[in-house]
Amino acid sequence: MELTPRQKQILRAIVDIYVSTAEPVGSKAIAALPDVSFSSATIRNEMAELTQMGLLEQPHTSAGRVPSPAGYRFYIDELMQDYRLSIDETKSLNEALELKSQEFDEMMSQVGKLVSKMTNLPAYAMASRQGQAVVKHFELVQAGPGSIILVLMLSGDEVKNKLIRLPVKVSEADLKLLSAILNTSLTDLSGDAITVELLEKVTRSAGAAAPLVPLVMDFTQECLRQQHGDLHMAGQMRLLDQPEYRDAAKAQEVLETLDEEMISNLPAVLPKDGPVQFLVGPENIAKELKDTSVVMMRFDIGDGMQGTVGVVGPTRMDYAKITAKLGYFAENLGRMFQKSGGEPMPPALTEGSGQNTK
Amino acid sequence: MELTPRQKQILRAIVDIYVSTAEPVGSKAIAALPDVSFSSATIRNEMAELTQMGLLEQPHTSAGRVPSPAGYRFYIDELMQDYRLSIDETKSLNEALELKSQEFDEMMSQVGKLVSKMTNLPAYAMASRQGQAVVKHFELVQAGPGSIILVLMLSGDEVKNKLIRLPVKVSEADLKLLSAILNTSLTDLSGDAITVELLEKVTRSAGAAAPLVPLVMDFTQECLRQQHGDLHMAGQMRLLDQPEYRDAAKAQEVLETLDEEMISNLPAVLPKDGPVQFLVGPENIAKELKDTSVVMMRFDIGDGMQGTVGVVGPTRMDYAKITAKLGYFAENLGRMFQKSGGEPMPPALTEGSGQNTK
DNA sequence: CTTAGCACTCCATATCCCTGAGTGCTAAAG
DNA sequence: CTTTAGCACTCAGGGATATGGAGTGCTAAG
Repeated sequence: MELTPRQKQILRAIVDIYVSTAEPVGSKAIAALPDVSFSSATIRNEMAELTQMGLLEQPHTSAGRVPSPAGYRFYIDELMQDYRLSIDETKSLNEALELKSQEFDEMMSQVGKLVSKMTNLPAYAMASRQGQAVVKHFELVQAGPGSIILVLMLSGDEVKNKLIRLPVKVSEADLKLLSAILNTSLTDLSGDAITVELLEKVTRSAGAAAPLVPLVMDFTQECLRQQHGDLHMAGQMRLLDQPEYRDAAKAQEVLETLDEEMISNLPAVLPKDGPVQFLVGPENIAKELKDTSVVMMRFDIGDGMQGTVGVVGPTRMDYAKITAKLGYFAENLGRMFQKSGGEPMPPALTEGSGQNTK
Repeated sequence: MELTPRQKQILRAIVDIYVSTAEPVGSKAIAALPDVSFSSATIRNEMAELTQMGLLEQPHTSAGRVPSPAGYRFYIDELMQDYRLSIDETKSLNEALELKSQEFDEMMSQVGKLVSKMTNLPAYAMASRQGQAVVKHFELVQAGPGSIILVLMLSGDEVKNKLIRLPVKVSEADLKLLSAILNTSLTDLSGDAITVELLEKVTRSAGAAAPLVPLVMDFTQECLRQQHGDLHMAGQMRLLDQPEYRDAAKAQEVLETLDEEMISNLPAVLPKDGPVQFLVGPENIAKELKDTSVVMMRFDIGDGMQGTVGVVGPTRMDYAKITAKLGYFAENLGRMFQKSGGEPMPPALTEGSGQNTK
């Protein structure tokens, strides 16, 4: 798609104006801009052409123009200029960036809230493992007469635990033995590397504790498999601030879809090429989100983990500003996690976290 | 407040009708009810009286009547009849009651979602300890060159963990020693019972690991202190289904207040007298919630833990039905937790859960 | 004490009109 | 050939005005 410089200028102006006013943009409004030196008639001609090309749309004949999804896409890919955060903005971002919690999962959830607050849009945060996790250490602790707690320490200082009911009577000594065997044979192995043969060998040498092996390993494999932590969504109701969602029914549809689709589909659309990714309107999988856009950005947590934060809003969102803010977060979040951890701490993927269940 | 039987009948009818129609109720509508044998004029007289008493309100002169907050309160306290869940309702409740997760925190969050879905209103779930928690077992595990992971097993099979940076070099043997000392001296003690003198004694005998003691105990005390788990809120946008919140601005105000106030104030208003508690409109602390009601119900998790589920909606909510549904949940949730745990598992209060930080 | 009847109130809805912003096209000017 | 001024036309949105209907309170009769 080839645009003349003037057409680009006009398209950019329309997006910029529309983004902040939410009103269709007329030719006059553009002609009035300081760095526009041609008349509204000329602009009308150009706008007609841009409409022809599918970059603009017209709500109705006598209204101004609005960017089409393709228009936004073009804007994002080629026209968007780096937004410079103002001093004020930077300041409040910095203030917000003090994470209060010390617990990883909670921190992620705070990140979601924070991003939502700073963008005034619904936002989410999620952690993912970057590579394969391995068990660093197994620990079996007697919890009560008929139960033990299995504690797994994974690479990246992740800790998972689970309460296990003993199917048979197992002595303290047997537990010690099993513990030792697990730690010698099965640490530092990825889930796939733990083969059936290996497990058989372990089971054979486990003696009286043998019935425990499958219970332990089921949980272990589950922990190793889990690539993504919980998705922490926040500030959904901020969507209602947007004029396009002043109608509660509309907002509700979108929010409901978010709740359902997002959570399941999100890992599939995580930014791949670059650190940032845009899903503009109809580029979303769910048709209910055809007027909704998502901007997501990766950030580094360290220790083989990465995070993703994202913002959800109407197609008419300020991509430049949002991107700038997310970028700022991405740059600084890593440090935050670092700071409160002394060194980067691994994330969410909490399995038996805090509680043990089944 | 003394009402004649007829007045009670009328008040109940008004609440019942208004709850389901959201339209002011006129005298005719009541006269048309099958078990009403007096005329609309009589009803008008009674309504005038009830209005006098502050139990009813009139949106404007030529409209029907609407229950006042006091009217709802009276209804709840004296008029409400047990709502019998229909077969269909019971069936879908049962289907929903299959909790999928095995992780405690996640289960609580699922409970919130579930209750929200079944009532079609925003809902929350929270776990609380019933008594004082104590440490059952301390475990110190080497995590890396300069760090260890502290694992606490608390009463109720709660497990917490935290990564600790070592301020000094500590040998494996020293760790073992400290571990042994902690387990002999500080287990089965409530937070208050762990006195300064006791700690001094422990520190003195800890040898090279002495600098670790405060780090360990800070975290321990924090875990012991925590009485309430995370508040899991869900389905906020379902509030938009209610006609009184068709205006997005109004809905937003309420949802925002919920997010802020709720979370901090909720523990203070947990049901005390009975298992169920109603906060009707202005009975809420926050003035933004003056047209919003909350119904909350306690349920049993076992193991010294209890849960609370609550539902948020307009004052005009179907208290009878909601109460019935919550009651059904309360009855069955305990069993659910049991079932998936083999025996009740302790809750949320995740501190170092899954991840270690700080 | 209850009820039929009636005058009155007032919200909700529909209708109409009108204004103003914006367009596309044409024709003249550069 | 491109730009611009001018003009007729379109249409959404807002305000004013009617109209219908539901509901009330009061009075007077049963």
